Order: sequence, then structure tokens, then C-alpha cells
Amino acid sequence: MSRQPDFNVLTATCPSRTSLARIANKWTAMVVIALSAGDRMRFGDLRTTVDGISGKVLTETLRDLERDGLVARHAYAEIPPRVEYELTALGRTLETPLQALGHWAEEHITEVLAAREEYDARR
Amino acid sequence: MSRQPDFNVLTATCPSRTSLARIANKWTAMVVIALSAGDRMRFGDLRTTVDGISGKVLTETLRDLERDGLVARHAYAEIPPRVEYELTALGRTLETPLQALGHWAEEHITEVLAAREEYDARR
DNA sequence: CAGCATCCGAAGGGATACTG
DNA sequence: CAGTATCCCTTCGGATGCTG
Repeated sequence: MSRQPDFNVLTATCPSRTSLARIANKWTAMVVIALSAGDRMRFGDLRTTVDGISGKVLTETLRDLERDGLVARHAYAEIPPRVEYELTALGRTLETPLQALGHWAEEHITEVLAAREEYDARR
Repeated sequence: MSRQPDFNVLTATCPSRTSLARIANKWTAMVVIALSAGDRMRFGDLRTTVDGISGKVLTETLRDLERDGLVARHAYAEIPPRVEYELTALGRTLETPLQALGHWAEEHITEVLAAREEYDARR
């Protein structure tokens, strides 16, 4: 029955905007999409799956996702070290919206490319 | 019947990634969310609705969206000038996924804030 | 292997002033 | 009003080298 206080991402000072800034991000989207596929993934596997991401950026993205409670980190005290990542329950609620974005990009890229060509041709 | 060639946002060189980079972006999300609400919107109304956005960033975001065929621009040769923006048919297919992201941020911000507090407390 | 530290160039983004 | 142009600071992000 009780409703949340009015959170609104369009309001500059609303805390929800900090969350939007994190999830509405290409690296975040790709990492979550990668983690959606299977189970836990090792750091190195993620680095391979999210093609082109640098180690630094992957580390930072994972840290931020962990901080926001979207990703869980499992480190094993082995040599060489092994670290696995997986979506938390909260993170799994992001699978659908972020996969939707990824699919949109793949499904409509032809139209987008055509629009770009037309736009650029006009100038 | 015919299927698209394999577009995959996780592949570094896939053109669909350029599209993902554009739509998985906080300003893009907020502008599309703002345009989803009503009909056409004037530049100034958008600037007010997307609270905190600077004129420069709003201009750039709208140009990029126009170039990708997601937003249509209607300029009227009046004094003072009036320019209206609206989502194209293609842009409207983005309403649902991007609104979903906005809603996610608003609905889960409490959990996210709690996770951040816990994470920060541990260090 | 996973990561941190460092360096550095590129891109993002705000403020201000100006114009049709 | 809706831009454009400029300036400048901040953040992003790649490359390299080092460590447990």
C-alpha cells in the first residue's frame, strides 16, 4: 500500500539519477549482458567476452557494480589467483532491461546506419 | 525468414556497438524519457524537464539522436525562434527499454544506496 | 591470474559570451 | 529562443610495468 517517496531520474538532485548514470553506460551494459549468459565468470573470461575492454576499465566497472550490490565477487586464495563474478539477485533484475538495450542495438543497427548516412550526406 | 547477419554488441568491431554506446548513456536515456511523456517538445522545455542538463550537452545529445534517426527536429523560422523535437517511429521503439532503465533506477535506488553504504563501511 | 599504480591523451561536460 | 563558439576543468579510458 505504502508508496515510495517520489524518486525521479529527471530531477538533478534525486539519488536515483546516480543509479541511472551507472546502469545507463555501455560498459555496464556489456558486462551485465556477459554475466547474464552463464553462471559465474572469471575475470579473464569476462575480459575475453567483453571484447576490447581493457583490464583497468573492467576492474573499475566490476568494482562499481559490486559497490551498488549488482555483482558479487568471489576470490579464491590460490596460486595463480582465481576470481569469479556473478550477478546478485538485484543484478539479475537488470538482465532484462539491459539485454533489451543490447538487442535493440543489434536489431536496429541497419536502420541507424542508414539514418547516419543520410544525415551526413545532407551536410 | 531471412535472418540478419550476426550483429553482436560484445564484439569490439561490430557496428551495433556504436549504437549501444549512444543509447546506453544517461543523457540519451533522460532525453528519450522526457520525449516519451508528451508530444513534441521545445528545446527550452526539454532543458527544463531534463533537470540540470546544460545547453551544450542537450544540443549535442539531440544532434546525435537526430543523426541516428531517433529524433526529428522541427525548426520554425520565427522570431524568436521555435524548435520542436519528437521521437521518430524508430525512436519510439526505444521508449520501453529506456523507460525500463529509468524505472529500475527509481524503484531500486533504496537497495542500491544500502549496498553502497555497506560496501563503503567495509573499507 | 587478477589487480593496482602510473602516465597520458581523448572525450565529456560546465560556464560564459555572442548571434540570427 | 535556440543555438554556436570558446575556454577550461574533469572524467574516461588505453598502455605499460609491477606484485601477491
